[in-house]
Amino acid sequence: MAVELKDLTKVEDNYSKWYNELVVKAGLAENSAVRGCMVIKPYGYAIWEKMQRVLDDMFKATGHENAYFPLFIPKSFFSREANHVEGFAKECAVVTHYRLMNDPEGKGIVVDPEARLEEELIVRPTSETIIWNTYKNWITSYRDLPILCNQWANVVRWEMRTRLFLRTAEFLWQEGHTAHATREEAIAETHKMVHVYEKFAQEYMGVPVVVGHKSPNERFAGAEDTLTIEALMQDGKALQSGTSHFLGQNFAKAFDVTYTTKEGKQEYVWATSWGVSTRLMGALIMAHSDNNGLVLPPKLAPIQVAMVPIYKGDEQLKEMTEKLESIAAELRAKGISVKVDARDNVRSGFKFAEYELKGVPVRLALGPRDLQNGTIEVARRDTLSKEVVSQEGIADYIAQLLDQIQENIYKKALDYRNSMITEVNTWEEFIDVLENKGGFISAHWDGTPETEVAIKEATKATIRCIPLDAKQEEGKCIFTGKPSKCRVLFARSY
RNA sequence: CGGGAUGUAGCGCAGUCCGGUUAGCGCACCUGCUUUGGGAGCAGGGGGUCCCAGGUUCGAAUCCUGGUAUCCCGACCA
Repeated sequence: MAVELKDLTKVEDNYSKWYNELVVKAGLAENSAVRGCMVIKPYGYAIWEKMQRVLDDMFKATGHENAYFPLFIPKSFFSREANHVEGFAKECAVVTHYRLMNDPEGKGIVVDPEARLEEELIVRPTSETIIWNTYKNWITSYRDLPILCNQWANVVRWEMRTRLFLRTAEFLWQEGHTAHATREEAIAETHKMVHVYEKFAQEYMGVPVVVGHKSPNERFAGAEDTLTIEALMQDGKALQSGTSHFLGQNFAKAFDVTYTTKEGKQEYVWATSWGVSTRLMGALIMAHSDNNGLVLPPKLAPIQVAMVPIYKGDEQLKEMTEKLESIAAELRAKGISVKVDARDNVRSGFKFAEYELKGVPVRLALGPRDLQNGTIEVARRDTLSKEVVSQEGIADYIAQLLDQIQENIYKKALDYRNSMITEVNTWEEFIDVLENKGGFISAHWDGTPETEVAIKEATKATIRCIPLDAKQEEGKCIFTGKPSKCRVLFARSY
């Protein structure tokens, strides 16, 4: 396997090509034979599974339960909420038939024209409609509320242009759908969940994010407010990494979901939905990777420690492997996931390169010299540094090191991200930063959709969010000069 | 859906302009020997509907027509 990654510094203007190559070569995923869809390979899926497990625990800890709803949505459900249809209509896969037959002209298999569905089914691009159609039956009284459900599922959006993990036609995600008695409670839920995402991104993925409101233009189709976590990739482009929507009573009204209050009155239910997807994998990869490959945070790495024996001949291989296995057992006892790589068909240098490509946080190498001295070589993926340490107390040492690496990866990303938030006050500065530096641009905006559209048309930059902790100050819109009360974050994005 | 490009071995490509033995190279794969503290070397070997369908020709990967798929740039979007 001659895995040669192109030099990142030389492909700055084509970061996405580099990214694509990395995803494929590190064995995470590849394009499939089906248009716009991807195959997630075992190594990539193992990372996703870790993410799932952590998120699922966080959802449960905040009172949510998992459920599952149908993949197919009758077209009529879909069209009940006007903004929702408008937002998704252009990217839906539609099932029109339910049977195939042999081609009468002998040209293989064709769709049986007799088997046309009375009503077409939409492959869910998101599940609000089918879920609210179901919730209608679940909710009659204030005693039935709140409903706090989450679904792990796949969804399909027929995007014109796709990109591994970032925008595939089919993707895996979780979508939370909650129903509440009051507006305040629903809004509180929206905020609670965006902070769950924030915590996950920062503490587990090691990816710093800005939490804020979407501008009306960027809002979810059918939402009254959308909260987002926005991450910054190493090429200076932003990535929307998770969203939490306050849906108001839009879906309750569209599906006629009401409940009886304590006082005996009929009221519409208040709704939220929130989701993160396999796009987080893209964020993870683009936030940390370097020219040697992936850099995975220990908390999400499928293999946290890779062990490589250095040896000559079968005799030594056996000796080294035995020693490594005993060290591995100590590490596993501490809950560390370890792989002892005793393959004798590739050389150790090859293994080193391979584990670097795959982003394994710590690599241990043990050779005859170490065996004699009671030492072992410890290599860190994040800093690419190596040191020889005593085998004594190695398990504690590694456990600590993993924590340090987790922290260091986050800190590095945070320092970079912070250095890439630039305040500007004039249109000239805005253009200059956008063209020459990238990243987030903190600027005043007059608050109108028209201005945002005009800026987007002129520069491809959009408002990524109005940060929750946005600086409140009087200023003038960089584009129109009209008064503004706070700064918002602009960026070019994926 | 507009503009551009590309389909040749598992992957990456040359050959196509200017038709001509048995379609070639690198990596990967298989066998053997030697190597082994950072991606091994040598020798031998296996693997191809040259995207598909027509057409031109004594002869097509190469020329013509029509399809189709993928990628890039836009528009769209998480």
